[in-house]
Amino acid sequence: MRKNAFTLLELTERLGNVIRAEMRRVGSTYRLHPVHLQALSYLKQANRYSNTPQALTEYLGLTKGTVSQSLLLLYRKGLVARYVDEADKRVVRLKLSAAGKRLMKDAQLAPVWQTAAANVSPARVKTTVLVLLETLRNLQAMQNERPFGVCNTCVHLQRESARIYNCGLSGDRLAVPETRQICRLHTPQ
Amino acid sequence: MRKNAFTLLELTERLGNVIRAEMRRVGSTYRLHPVHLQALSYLKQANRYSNTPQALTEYLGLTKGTVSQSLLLLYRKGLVARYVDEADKRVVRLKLSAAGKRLMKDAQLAPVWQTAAANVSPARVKTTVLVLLETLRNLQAMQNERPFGVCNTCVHLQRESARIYNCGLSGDRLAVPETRQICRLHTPQ
DNA sequence: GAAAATAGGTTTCGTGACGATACCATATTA
DNA sequence: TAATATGGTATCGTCACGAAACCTATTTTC
Repeated sequence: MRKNAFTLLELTERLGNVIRAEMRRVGSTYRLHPVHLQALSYLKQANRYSNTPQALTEYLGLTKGTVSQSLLLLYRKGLVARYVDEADKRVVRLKLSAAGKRLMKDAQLAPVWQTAAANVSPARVKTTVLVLLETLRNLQAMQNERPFGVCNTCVHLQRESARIYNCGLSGDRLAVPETRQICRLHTPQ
Repeated sequence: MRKNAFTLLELTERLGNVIRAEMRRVGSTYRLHPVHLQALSYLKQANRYSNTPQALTEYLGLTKGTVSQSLLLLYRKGLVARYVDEADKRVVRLKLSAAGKRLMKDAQLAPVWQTAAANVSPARVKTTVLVLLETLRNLQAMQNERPFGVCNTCVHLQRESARIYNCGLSGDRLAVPETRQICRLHTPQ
């Protein structure tokens, strides 16, 4: 298995490079770096417990000072809105602005990727997704990183009724669309 | 398939981030950035047609000026040796120095990765590798990038006898170890 | 309930990646 | 022999990135 595991690492590295190169290409139109696109993409999906500089810092695996700078840039470009949390005034809440949302619609990477994977059978794609997911979760656990997933697949999500969900951790009620967002407190089932 | 293809992209992105974070951690010991480790890793494997700044530039998907600077840094740190090609004096040939080879042995990422993928069945890993490889090849073809593979899997490799191989493209004879190296002229079978 | 500790963010500083452009030397073509 | 192409380097401006200092709001401690 040594051989295969090594190839898996190399392939992911290689694909990561190709994705970064593509991000650079797409981002250059807006004078944005790959990390900026990743930040915008994250903020687009982050739920109410996860729309802060701190959460983004954990997600990207960088230091808070670095992320603070990148967020400042995105703010100056009018792509991100920021406001102080009422309950805890140390906390900053982040949101995509209208311009930010528009940019995320225009600067999609997904189409290229879909074309590339178009001829692979659904069953094989599914296997691939599961293997990568398991590897990712293991890596994150080994490095004490948060897994970052959607509420849908979280142990803390409780279904009250057809359209009413609860987060068992915070005790908050969640709307249906919220259960599809990314949470930094995610705990896989 | 849209859903799955999207998840595949996200997972690869995410894994790419984790790998980069790990590279940053490993590299910080030597004051090296992820891109430096990637360059060293590439040079360790590159064959005689591919051990040049130009090839590395294509491999990393960056501009030649940028790569030239990174190579200068690696040279100054004594990790890379460089000499002018005799046949074509414009060309620079690159090689890991003894210190460079030593560093690559110490700064392995593979062990962590192997642990993470340890519990996945060989068959599933194989499927994953094949799917990722196909996706990578398609992406590269779509963006007119070179595939960069080992001679073993190249259409140009001809087997003369048990231990004698030929590259049909250059006409050169290849030693057995060379057939396991990475080539920028690689054409998948 | 004041002092100490902690936590979320920002600021500042130094290094160097990165793209763009200009530039240089060697090869190739006209 | 001149024009052009090719592999690499040098230079410049922007800004990612980590480290460390700093600020403010909250929590803990005694």
